Amino acid sequence: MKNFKRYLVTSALPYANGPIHIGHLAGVYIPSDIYTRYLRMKGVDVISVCGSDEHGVPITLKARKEGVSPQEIVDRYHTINKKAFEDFGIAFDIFSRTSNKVHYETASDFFRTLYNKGEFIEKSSEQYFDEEACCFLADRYIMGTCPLCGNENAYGDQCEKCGTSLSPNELIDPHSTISGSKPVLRETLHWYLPLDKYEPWLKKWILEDHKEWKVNVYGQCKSWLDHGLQPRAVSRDLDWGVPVPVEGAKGKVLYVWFDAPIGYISATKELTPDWEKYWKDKETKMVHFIGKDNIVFHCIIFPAMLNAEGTFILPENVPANEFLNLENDKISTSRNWAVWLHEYLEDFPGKQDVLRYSLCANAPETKDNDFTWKDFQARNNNELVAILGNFVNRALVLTNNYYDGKVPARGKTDSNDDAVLKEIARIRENVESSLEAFRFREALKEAMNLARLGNKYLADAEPWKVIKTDPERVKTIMNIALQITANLTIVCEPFLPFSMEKLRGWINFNELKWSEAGKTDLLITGHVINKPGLLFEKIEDEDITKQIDKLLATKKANEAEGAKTAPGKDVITFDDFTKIDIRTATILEAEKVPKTTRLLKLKIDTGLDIRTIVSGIAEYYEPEAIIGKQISVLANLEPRKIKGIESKGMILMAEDKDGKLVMVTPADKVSNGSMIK
RNA sequence: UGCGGGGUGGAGCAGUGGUAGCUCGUUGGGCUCAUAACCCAAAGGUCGGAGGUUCGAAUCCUUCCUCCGCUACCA
Repeated sequence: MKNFKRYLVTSALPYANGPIHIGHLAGVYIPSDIYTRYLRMKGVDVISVCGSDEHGVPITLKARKEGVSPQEIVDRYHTINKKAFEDFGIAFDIFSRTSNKVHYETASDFFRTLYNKGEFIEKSSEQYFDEEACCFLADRYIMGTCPLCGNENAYGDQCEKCGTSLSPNELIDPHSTISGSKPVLRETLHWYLPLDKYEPWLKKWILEDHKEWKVNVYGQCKSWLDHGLQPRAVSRDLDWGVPVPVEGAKGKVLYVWFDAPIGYISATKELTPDWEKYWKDKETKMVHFIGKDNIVFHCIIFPAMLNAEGTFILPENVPANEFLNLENDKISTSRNWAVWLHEYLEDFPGKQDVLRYSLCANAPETKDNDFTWKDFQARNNNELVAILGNFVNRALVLTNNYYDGKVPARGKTDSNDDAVLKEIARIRENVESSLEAFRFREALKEAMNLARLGNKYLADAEPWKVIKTDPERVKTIMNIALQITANLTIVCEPFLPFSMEKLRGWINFNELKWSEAGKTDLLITGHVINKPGLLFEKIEDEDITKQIDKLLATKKANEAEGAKTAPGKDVITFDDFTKIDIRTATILEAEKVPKTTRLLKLKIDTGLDIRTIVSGIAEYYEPEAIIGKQISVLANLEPRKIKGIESKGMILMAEDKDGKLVMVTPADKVSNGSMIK
């Protein structure tokens, strides 16, 4: 393995439209913090950079909704998150932000360099524009009625009800989610990064030179590369962000994914005038800690940008984690389904390490994992308290009782003693190799094994019995137990920094060097220790119940929100109504549209004609069961092609609160083509 | 839809061809220095389903089911 002179650790920039939650922590910030603390203890040159990602449309929307400026929104969350990280012991060397001056300059420079080198393609295209809000609309911000299933809340890119992907011009009655007005097409100019140009280079760099990356990361990259890369726009029409620094680019800003990773560079710049050695020296090892949603940006797009610029180094590894669920449900900022860090810190003061521990022990390293409060409690009570806290307490209490707090001399050791002493060194190596491979769960387990070893050693050696028959022997036993304790303060430090600081205070030991770990003479004979307190305390059921109740309340509130009857629509004239041709029809044939889950192809008799309609109802109706059924049809709806089939009209369905679709059938049989009015 | 990653005893995970393992929980026993903590032992799994390759499959192949993510101006 190559030896690096220094390390640059980056952690995904949290988006400043909400507070930090446990998903962020387990996926990104705890692993990066453990890694950084470990490297610092090794005495290597390492810096850890992070900051708020403060641009992009969602922030402008949130600002508009609250009637404040985007700056106010990002100021709010930047402040909350910066403080929460600090209080939680995530030890960034700098937590910067992308709305500051250094970043504007850095990002502009970066863009200009690529621009001057001719790395961009300039292209104009037609996009939807919201005339009321005066901005262009991403597909996601256009809503309308799905031509397929009639869902009125279909997005411009996809209908989430029937799962079909759409383009905005397919929507019936499209409107902007920002102002509600009808969007119009308008010509706009943008700059594109031709990713396809870097494809051969990326293929070699990732697929050949970085086979050691985690399978989820490597797999995702391979998939993208195998499909072929396309040029990607790097600018947007928006008034919030870093302005595109070229002539004639008024009203255009750098698109956030271009802007945000440069934030790592500007944060480093802000931290040290020496920033270039971290970014441009081949002997620096750069590691990006991110969540799985960010893989392509950090493995393909950002490296392509760096490569195009030409003077920067590339990441050596991108240890992306999967996602953490909360009590069996996806964590969601908008649904308030999360454990927020700033709230946890208030609810569980002084218990940073408990959350650090349970999130690391259950980190979603290879697949999505679930966080439950019961598990959190069990990890604390059965592991931190019972194994680690208890061992430390036993060792220190016995030493205080027998030797008045002075470390006794180690005499002749027996074979069991020797085995234990040897094991201490082995555990250090295990922790180390796991950390180097970004296997943090495993590393933590190994560190805890040292406390397990201590408990077993005491149980086997039984000093409380031996003291009555062979007091000399007990000195050796306790000496060894104390060496284990001292070792714990080192190997557990990256994971449990608050508790280990306490413990170091109790044993008057401050050698925080990784190189000391594994040694069996860390505490010399006669060294004085203090009276210990409790390293961890039990968490009672009521504390857990309180948290679970909080989540249940959220769930209830969300359900109430979802169960609301859709609001009434604007008044229309009778004329408007007469334009609509709704009539009864009978289903003659029904079959599933191949390779879809929700679509049925129906042949119906409308009285006027026999026609084909594609409808997104396959989840609720079996094809065989509905043949012969009488239904209501919107007959004069403009025809549309769906999955290559021309669909003429729409089957009317009543949508229940839970999204279930039910056919609207006449109470008595009527002839086909009867008008519904 | 396509692609990527998952589906292993009650829970969380490891294990990529050769007798199915770890942590927690459960049950029984031991110990009493310790926050009823600790130590020992046991029970508990046809490794998502089906088919195949092999002397032998959790591990390789085919297929299906299922969860999560991405699918390119949703950060």
